[in-house]
Amino acid sequence: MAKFDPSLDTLFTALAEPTRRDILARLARGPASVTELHAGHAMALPSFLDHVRKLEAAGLIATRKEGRRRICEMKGEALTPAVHWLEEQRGLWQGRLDRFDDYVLNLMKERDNGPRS
Amino acid sequence: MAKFDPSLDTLFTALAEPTRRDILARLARGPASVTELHAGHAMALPSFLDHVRKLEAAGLIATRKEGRRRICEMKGEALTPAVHWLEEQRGLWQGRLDRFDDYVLNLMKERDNGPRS
DNA sequence: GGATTACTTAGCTGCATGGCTAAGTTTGAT
DNA sequence: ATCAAACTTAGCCATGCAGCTAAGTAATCC
Repeated sequence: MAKFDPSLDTLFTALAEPTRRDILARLARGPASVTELHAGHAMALPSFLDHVRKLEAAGLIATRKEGRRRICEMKGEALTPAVHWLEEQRGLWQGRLDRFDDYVLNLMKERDNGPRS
Repeated sequence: MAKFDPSLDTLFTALAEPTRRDILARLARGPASVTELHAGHAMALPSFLDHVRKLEAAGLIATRKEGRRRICEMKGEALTPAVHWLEEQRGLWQGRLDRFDDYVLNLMKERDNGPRS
């Protein structure tokens, strides 16, 4: 369905950088050009552009050329595989804890009731 | 409150590796020793251990020595900062889309009603 | 048309990461 | 006491990543 879907590797790697997370956080509020995004970052523009490119490669943003400016905007859907994976692991983990709770609860009930036979 | 809380950098970096995600997914089902975790991974044990160590450094797992074995278990809470960050960005992004919807809806209503004055 | 803006390309550097082998060390089994 | 299992340490290597400067190109502005 999606044109391409970058791996969790690519996704998490893209999110592992403060600069890139900043960019994303800014774009969550709305589109911006590269120079606008760059403002406030103490970093040479080419280095900064690399980060933008990596976000694009990860499918987290899309960019288009408008005159001499490159406009970037966020693709929020791209986050879902990451969220899903996280929720899944958390679910399994919680499930285990709950089952452990049940187990302990049963032990306690057994003790209160005393041995039956 | 937490003993230490690793940065989002550390967290997302730890999640950016398939081997490490595998380990985590396995541990979500319950504790295991290093050798148990290692089984099925075509990789030398020392290399594998490095991954375990990185997960531990990220606070995603805890390990303790039991005799000659090292037992690992998942610390599911450690995932929450990552989940929170993701949800926050998604929220902002969705919010923007919704406001845009409202805007379009208003335009349409204006058109249907016709200009008032 | 010439200057300025906004990237873009190219090429370099230092350091971190992910992998390996070989050689310990500690603990458990016999 | 010896042997095997389960790590653990040490040291090496190739690649990738984040940063830089310098120089180029394309669109606007004056």
